[in-house]
Formats: sequence, structure tokens, C-alpha cells
Amino acid sequence: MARQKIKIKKIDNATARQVTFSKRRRGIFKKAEELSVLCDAEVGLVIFSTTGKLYEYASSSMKDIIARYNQHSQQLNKLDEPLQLQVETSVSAELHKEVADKTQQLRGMKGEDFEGLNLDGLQQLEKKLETGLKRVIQMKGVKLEEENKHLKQKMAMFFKGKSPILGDLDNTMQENIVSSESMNNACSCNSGPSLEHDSSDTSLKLGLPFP
Amino acid sequence: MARQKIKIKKIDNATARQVTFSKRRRGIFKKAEELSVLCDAEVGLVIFSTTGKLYEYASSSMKDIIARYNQHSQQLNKLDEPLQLQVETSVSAELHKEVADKTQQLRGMKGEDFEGLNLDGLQQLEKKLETGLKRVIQMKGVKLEEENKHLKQKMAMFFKGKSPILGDLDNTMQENIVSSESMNNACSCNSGPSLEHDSSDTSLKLGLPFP
DNA sequence: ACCTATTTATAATA
DNA sequence: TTATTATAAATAGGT
Repeated sequence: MARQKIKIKKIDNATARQVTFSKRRRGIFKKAEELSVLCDAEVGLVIFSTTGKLYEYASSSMKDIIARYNQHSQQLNKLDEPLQLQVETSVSAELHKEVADKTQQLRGMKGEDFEGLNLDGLQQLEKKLETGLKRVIQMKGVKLEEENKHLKQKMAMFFKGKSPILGDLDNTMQENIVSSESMNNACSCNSGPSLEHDSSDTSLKLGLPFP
Repeated sequence: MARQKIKIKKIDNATARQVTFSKRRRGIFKKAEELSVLCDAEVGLVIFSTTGKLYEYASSSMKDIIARYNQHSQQLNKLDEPLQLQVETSVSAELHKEVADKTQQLRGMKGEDFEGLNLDGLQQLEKKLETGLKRVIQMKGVKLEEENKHLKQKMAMFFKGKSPILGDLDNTMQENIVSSESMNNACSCNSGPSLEHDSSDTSLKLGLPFP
């Protein structure tokens, strides 16, 4: 396919054949990988050179691919196969489908793929995301509340045990602690850097001499 | 490799993916055959499409090739146990794990289960949901825009062809049509019944005698 | 290995 | 799906 067009027949010269083998082997492996990635296909490629050396490519694992291949070619003569094997085969098929399905759902929720969704579908998806988001925000509130409670206890113990002079800081503190009520129904859906910096490191924000 | 260079990553559009799959499948099969003929190699190629369909090429017979492969890769199966069962079992296990994993992810995104998530995990989840939500809302805007364009065309044709007397209704209409600009970045995250009722049935809202 | 004139494969499009 | 065609890729023959 280059300087000159060639006939597709066995290359006589052994050296030339080896060179072509190397080049084309790399080429076809690349094609195999591209196909698997571009089209989300499972690809297995096995090549034995004239000298008997094995070269292989598998998008997943050759073991899986051969297994899956056997499943398919087995559909034909399943009448005399043990029932057990049939059952496992169909289970595998279902699992494959299930994985594909859930993968698609996840892509949808991440907004990566709206394939096959009409306006109604989008509405439903939006609703789901809103619900999920609300719950996450709520749960964040709960966690913060817990954390704050613990901190309060720690503080109380610290000041009680150490320095009664600073005892009234206890009240000042309460204003810095995030109110869980205002959190639970908050919506940080749009704009701004969200709550990225006021969460798990609450203890730091208090600016007190904790290690 | 043609009109435009493409990135080697999964093609989002399902139709385009299918087309590319067909073309490239033919391409790689041709390459496989050429390699086997030119270089006198034994070649086996197995491809599963996303839909689970099997495509195969074998320079000799797939059975032979797989047998030879198994010899080479030292994956000699125990004689007392059919290879198929061994492999299938491990595949099933992996699939089960994959399904469980994705199920958990989905539950997380739906806000149904925060097992094992700390505050940081929740923050990340929130971010994901927000991103997904934004994209969904955006896509909704795009779809609405398309729909409106079609409706406008329909209306234009309707009035032009039918009754020039009602020609000025054409303008009134435009006010009822949702502006896509105001949709694209809108956030309907909190409060209110969302946009549940102003979407796919736009044609109904126009109150015009369409079937 | 590297080079490059050609042949092929193929992405976008109709 | 099939056909077309402008481009990107692959590669045959040389160095």
C-alpha cells in the first residue's frame, strides 16, 4: 500500500515477510485497540507467526473473551450440554446486560450521555438529580451537626479541665458552629465555589490551639 | 482518519458509533486476512459489539487457534474440570462485583445510601450531582430550542398556506415560546414544582388546533 | 530503524 | 444502509 501496490499472497522472500509481519502486526493491534475504544467493543486478537511465536491483544482479558466466545458458539449445541452450564451462561449474559445498563444510567446522571432521552426523560433525570442533591446536602448537614457536637464536647472538656479563665469562649463558639437547621434545606446548586472549604476541617476554622 | 482527525475515545452518539463500528470492523477483518496471507500467520480475531453480538475471523479455525493459544499461554486447564466452567465462574464473579459497584454508585447519586462516605466524599458527590444537573438542564434548553424552531416553522407554514387574516398571530406566538437563552443556565434546583409542566407539551400550550 | 511516495482506511456527509 | 470524497493513516520499497 505504498511505493507500489502489492498482491495479497504469501511473500516469498523470508526477510521481507518478517519485516512486513512486524509492521502489519503493529498496525492491526492499533486498529484493534481503536475499535474497542471508539465503539466500546470487546476485542480479542491472536496471531501466531510462521515461526510459532504468539502475539496477542485483548481489550479486556483474553480469558474473558474466549469464555464469552465459547458461550456464544455454544448456543448452537446446547441441547446436549449439562443444564448447569446453560444456566451459568444465561446468568453471565444477564450480568453483562446489567452492567451495560447501569453504566448507561451512571453516564446519564453525570450528564455525559443523553442518548435516547427525550424531553420527558430529561425532566425525570433532572428530578432524580435534584432529589439526590438535596439528600446529599441534607446528609452533609447531619454529619456537620455530629461533628460539631463532638467538637463542643471536646471544647467543654478542654476548658473545664484546663483554664476556667477562658470559660466564656464557650458561648462565642456557638456562633461559629454551623447551624444544622440552616444546612438541611440549603441549596448550593448554582454559582460559587460551593461549600468546598467549610466542611471537614471545621476544627481548623475555630482557630483554636488544637493539634 | 478522514475528513477530520478524531480522538480515540468512546464515540458518544450511538448511531455514529454503530456506523464506525461497521466500517472499522470490516477494515480490521480485511487487515487480519491480509496479514495471515502475506505473512503466512495464523490469525484469530473476535469482536463483541456493545449489543453483545459476536463477530469473528479466523485464518484457520477458531477452535484450533484457541487451543493453540491455551497451550502457549500456559493456561493449561485441569483435565478433570471443563475450562469453560473455570473461566465462567471467574467472569461471573467479576461481573457480580462490577454490578454491585455500579449499583452502589447509583444509590449514592440518588441519595439512597451514603454508606462509607465521609464529609469529603459527600462534597465530591454533591459536585458530581451539580455538574450532572447543570448538564441536564442545559440539554433540556437545547432540546426546547430545537422544538421551538420546528414549531415556528410549522406555524409559519400554517399561516402562510391557510389564512392570511390571522397572520399577525405569528408575533403573539413568539412571546409564548420559551427563550432558550434563559433556559440554558437556569437553575431549578430548589423550591417550586420545577419545570415539570412546561416542556414536551409546548405545542399544547400554544392553544392552537394541532392534532 | 527511519523515510516518503503511494495506497488504504475512513469521518463526515448526502 | 450505501455512496462519495477529502483527509488521515498505514505501509512498500529504499536507505
